[in-house]
Amino acid sequence: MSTTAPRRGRRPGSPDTRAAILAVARQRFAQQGYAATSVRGIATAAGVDSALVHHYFGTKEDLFVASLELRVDPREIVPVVAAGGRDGVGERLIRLLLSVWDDEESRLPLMALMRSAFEPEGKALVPDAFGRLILGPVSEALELDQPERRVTLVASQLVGLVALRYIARIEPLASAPVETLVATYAPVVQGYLTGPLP
Amino acid sequence: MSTTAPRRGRRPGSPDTRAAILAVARQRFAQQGYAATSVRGIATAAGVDSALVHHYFGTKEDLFVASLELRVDPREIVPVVAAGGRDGVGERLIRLLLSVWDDEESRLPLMALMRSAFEPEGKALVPDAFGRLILGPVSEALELDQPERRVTLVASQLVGLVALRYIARIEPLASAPVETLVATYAPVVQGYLTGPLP
DNA sequence: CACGTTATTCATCACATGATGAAATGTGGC
DNA sequence: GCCACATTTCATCATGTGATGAATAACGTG
Repeated sequence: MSTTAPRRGRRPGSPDTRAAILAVARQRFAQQGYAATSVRGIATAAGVDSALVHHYFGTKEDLFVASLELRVDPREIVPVVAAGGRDGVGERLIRLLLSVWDDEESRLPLMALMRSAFEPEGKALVPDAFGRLILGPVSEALELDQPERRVTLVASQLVGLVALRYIARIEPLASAPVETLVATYAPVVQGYLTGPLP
Repeated sequence: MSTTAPRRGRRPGSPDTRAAILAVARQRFAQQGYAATSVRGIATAAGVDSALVHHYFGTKEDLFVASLELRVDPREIVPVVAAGGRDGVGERLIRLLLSVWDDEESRLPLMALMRSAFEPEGKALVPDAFGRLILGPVSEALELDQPERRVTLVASQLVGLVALRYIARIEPLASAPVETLVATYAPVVQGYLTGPLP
């Protein structure tokens, strides 16, 4: 009986194995973090030998950064948030955050980034990048006073929201409709950005 | 020359090696999380063979829960926060949170808990416990409406604050004086607890 | 002082991980 | 059809992990 098991070498057809591996990697890194994700696990889930993973992506860390390729270009979204001036910037920020995190395509890399931010390795990389790439430009475009303080306050609320809604999936936050969240958080964020500071 | 290296068996004197191991374990679990912390690493840092760790604490997971032994008794602090009624409960909550997290004694176990909450294993355990042990009783004592929603909102802000100030150590949040933080966050928390909900 | 108990290390297991190099198999151009 | 090349697996290394059991040394009680 000629078994179907592919024994060795190249398989027939032209399956995009590289993309399959990358997809699995994104998933795992996002859901379990860097340390808890193993190259072998990714390989198995992708129906592939672990050596192939190394062949395509090099080291595990290389694969990680490859899986982080963001779907969101900061230079593209910052103007959208900033346009319109100080009024309503809180709402636009929240709305943008939710739309990005509610889209699976862009969520996975963000989750991986978020997770890695709290693991011992990458440390300051993520918050720093986030602050400089998004919140920094926004605050600059709006000409806020004490931008560092305001940006950090906003970040503290947004990080908490993301952590509970998307990472820990706490109810009723996880299932709350976007409009409710916007209505709830927009005033707070707006206050952090443009209100008086003690 | 009689070297000082202890070769085998029990060492002279009565050093509390068990406590030393536990201290190191608390530190490591808090700073690196469960997965990234190794029994051998703890043993080495405590100047001890790894077998001794197992001798005292059993499995690695046992050691972990042993290191979580909280310094804070919820039943003790909840009345303090709730006493005084709705007015000023936001400020009392923030003040309590900061005092607990600014004390190294109580911070380490909390950090370990927090970290484990975002690793794949413990999952819902921590937020659930936190909500039920602290925020739940508080909201009940205050007779709030829609307690789940309000409690989650508060948690989202507090988790973000803790994540940035104590875990990621983002400035200027990390070095901000307590009074400033109280003044900044108390109104928001108060609003989440007692203000109108959309 | 003898003896059981406790504290401590050594040697070792079984296993999982990341990584590499050689071999096998298909695809495409000439 | 042949040959360079890309794709895929196998076999293997070195390392690190959690864990166990036997051996040794100090302590405490009789």
